[in-house]
Amino acid sequence: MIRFATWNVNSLNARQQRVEQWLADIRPDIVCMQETKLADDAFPALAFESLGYESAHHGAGRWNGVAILSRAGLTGVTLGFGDDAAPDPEARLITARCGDLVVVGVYAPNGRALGSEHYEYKLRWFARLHDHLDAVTEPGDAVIIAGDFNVAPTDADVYDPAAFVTETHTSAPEREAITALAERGYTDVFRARYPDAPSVYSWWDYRRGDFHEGRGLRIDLVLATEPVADRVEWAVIDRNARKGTQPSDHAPVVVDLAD
DNA sequence: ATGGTAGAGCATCTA
Repeated sequence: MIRFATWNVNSLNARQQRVEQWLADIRPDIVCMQETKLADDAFPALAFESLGYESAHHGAGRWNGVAILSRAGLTGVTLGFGDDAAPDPEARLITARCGDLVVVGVYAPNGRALGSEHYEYKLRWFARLHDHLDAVTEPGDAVIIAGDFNVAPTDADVYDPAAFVTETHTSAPEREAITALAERGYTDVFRARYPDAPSVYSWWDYRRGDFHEGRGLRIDLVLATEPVADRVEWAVIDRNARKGTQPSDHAPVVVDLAD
């Protein structure tokens, strides 16, 4: 069995002790992390190595930053879109082979406001993600795209859809970026396993007591091609990791794959 | 009433 997980940690400096405790508790084999908020030379690769993980990190410090931890192999790392002619100005994408899996870790842009330049960047970023998949995968590959997509795929993934009509994360163009991945053969493995589960979220605003009031969004996704989706034995959003002192505003998504 | 909190880093920017 391979245990795969993704977690937006919202600063690894602030979260390292919690992350290490969580690794000890959950014992994932492969982890995609987002929002490390670290430069590459500040990434604690040795700390993760001492816990048995190889790692790769792509970050510029302060904001963004993505990483992959693996004790199932870690080769062929690509940082960003792998296009030197037009590098992404922000560190939001990392790709590697972990054993028989191609793992694509994503931290999609937030978008900030509908119609803003940041929103346009978000939509262009998803378009480039499709081009990236063409470049790094072949039909039939076992591929996982996982991370913080900053899009709630359907209204079932939103605590109050009406409240988001004027906000990002639920607009038709953003959702089309996810459905286009579905049309490419990528299954949302959590939703596939729990098609009717209501009020299951992965992110809650720190403000207003949103976590305790159940006001969240499901924006952290594990998308997988059929050879991976067919191996899913278990999937869960680890709400326990959102509790207690100094939590991230996101909960991890954990997926077990049969060998 | 356009609010609230957390993180980076030291004035605001980002989410």
